[in-house]
Amino acid sequence: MSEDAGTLAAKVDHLFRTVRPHDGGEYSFDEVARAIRDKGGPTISATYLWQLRKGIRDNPTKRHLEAVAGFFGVPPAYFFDDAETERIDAQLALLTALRDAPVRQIALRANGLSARSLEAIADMVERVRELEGLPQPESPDPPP
Amino acid sequence: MSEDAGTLAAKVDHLFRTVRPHDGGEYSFDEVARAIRDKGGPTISATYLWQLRKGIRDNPTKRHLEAVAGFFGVPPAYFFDDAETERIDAQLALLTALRDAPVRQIALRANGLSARSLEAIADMVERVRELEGLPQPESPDPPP
DNA sequence: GTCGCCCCTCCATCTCAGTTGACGAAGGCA
DNA sequence: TGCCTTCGTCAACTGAGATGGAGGGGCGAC
Repeated sequence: MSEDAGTLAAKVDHLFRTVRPHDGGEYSFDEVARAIRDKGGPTISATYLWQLRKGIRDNPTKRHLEAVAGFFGVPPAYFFDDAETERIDAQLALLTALRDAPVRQIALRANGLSARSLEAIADMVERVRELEGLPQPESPDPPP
Repeated sequence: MSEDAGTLAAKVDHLFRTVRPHDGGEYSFDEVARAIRDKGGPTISATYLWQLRKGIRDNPTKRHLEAVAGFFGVPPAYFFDDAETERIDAQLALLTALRDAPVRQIALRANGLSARSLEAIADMVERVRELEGLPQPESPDPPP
């Protein structure tokens, strides 16, 4: 990770380095280009693959992203910003935690209420927690 | 799933339909475009968003994909993987609701409460909705 | 040697992703 | 009523994404 490891170029480079034909050297740009085309994917030029790997081009279209990801056997999400994706995935994880509770319903219906009403409801929730003897974490949050 | 549900246009359309400002109608193309730009994202034109939704353009670049996904609070994989799309669609409304910090807070804290308490809170939420003139249940969506 | 082949690199070119600007319809306000 | 704003829609333009082909180095065969 000498350069910024988050860049698209770094990821493409990593794919070339790691996923190899059978055991020998790396795939050549031309091989990849031809394989993608033959697999029914969009046309992609060897030169362009080189540009992506070197970082000269870093904003490919959806179809090319799909094609390259498909060839190397990784999900297209692989190429996207990790921090942002993780943040959203974390939210999704939270949702599954709330899966079968009526909590879902409450959240859905609370959406759109005024700030003051939300505050009141939050207070009520907090009070009920207290009454039911649930943990009252006064520690706001542990630093990241 | 009237049209082909797997297309990018269908997905973008679905996002516009489901994730709404606070309660009212859909986001306008211009609102989304401006919000993306203001969030430090790439420049994107309202017209282009319209084209994506209508299916006139369906091959956006990585950066624009990221921007749109980011705005609607879904991972970029939403636009690629159909399985992922379904998974997220199932929870989109909730995901949207939880974007509001206070609502999220309530959901988190309500988690673990007894069934009876949750019921009481749900009732209270419903009553407040009524008082604030927000749409009541029973109408999933009014057909045109 | 030198010919042929494959690969990476570079540059000129073209295509299409993305923007700009304009138009009509549908409200809000005086 | 008329003006002004906001919105979705459309057509034409601009420029970045993507391509094709040429140059150049390495390696084996003849």
